[in-house]
Amino acid sequence: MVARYALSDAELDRLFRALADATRRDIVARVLGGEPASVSALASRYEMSFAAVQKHVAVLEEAGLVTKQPQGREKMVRGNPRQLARARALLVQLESLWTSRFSQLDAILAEPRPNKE
Amino acid sequence: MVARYALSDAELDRLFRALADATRRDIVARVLGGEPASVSALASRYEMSFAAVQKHVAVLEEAGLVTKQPQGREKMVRGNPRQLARARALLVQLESLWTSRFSQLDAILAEPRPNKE
DNA sequence: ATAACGTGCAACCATCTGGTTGTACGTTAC
DNA sequence: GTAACGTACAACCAGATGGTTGCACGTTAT
Repeated sequence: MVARYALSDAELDRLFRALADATRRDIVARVLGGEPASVSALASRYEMSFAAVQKHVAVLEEAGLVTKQPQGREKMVRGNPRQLARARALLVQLESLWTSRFSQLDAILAEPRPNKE
Repeated sequence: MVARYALSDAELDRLFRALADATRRDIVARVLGGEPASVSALASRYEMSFAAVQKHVAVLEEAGLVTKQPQGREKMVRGNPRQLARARALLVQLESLWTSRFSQLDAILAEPRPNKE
């Protein structure tokens, strides 16, 4: 069971786009590694306005990398490792194109020379 | 030997940004999976101008995902799986934050209940 | 030599992005 | 009830992005 959840092009765009910002990667790391944090608690950590952090969280949420759930007057942000795994799956898939290319070449040449890196 | 090649924030930005476009992901897949291809050969595959594809290749090259080398009057584009592996490494690293959080929690609770997914 | 090909680059354009400030509104604390 | 807090959202701005066309220039083919 390799969790073959194919994401659409648009979803992948959003996913990688969301990861293409240091602040957002930091937020993901924070909410994955620690307790879920409120948006304002996150905002206090960065040298930018609350609204800016709020936008970053929104981008992460749209990409499915975090979820928000209301708790009293705050919204707790928690990480979603599943979506991270999907991004990783795509990279592994791309890498496999490369490796399979070699195994194919090896098969054609039929020369059992152990290709040591 | 886990190839600990730490990329800077800016490099990671470029890397994930480059992957956040369907055309570029397709180009990467093409040059990783098949023969190296010239820029114009790539361009002929997409419904956009040559210059647009050229720009995409430039973005991929700046991100280190592909390399170009002159061959006669064309430039052959080939994939660089190493950089892809670096992107994957970061995702794995982020995911490990999540899992380590649980192992830590398990350690604190000291309740050996096998957490089956 | 000249034409055709492959590439690079600049200028231009519409849209998106990442930041700001300000305002509004529900929730909690006093 | 009122003040403070946490969030949402709109308007605005500078700069990046993704596309276009046009032109220049080196290489290959005829």
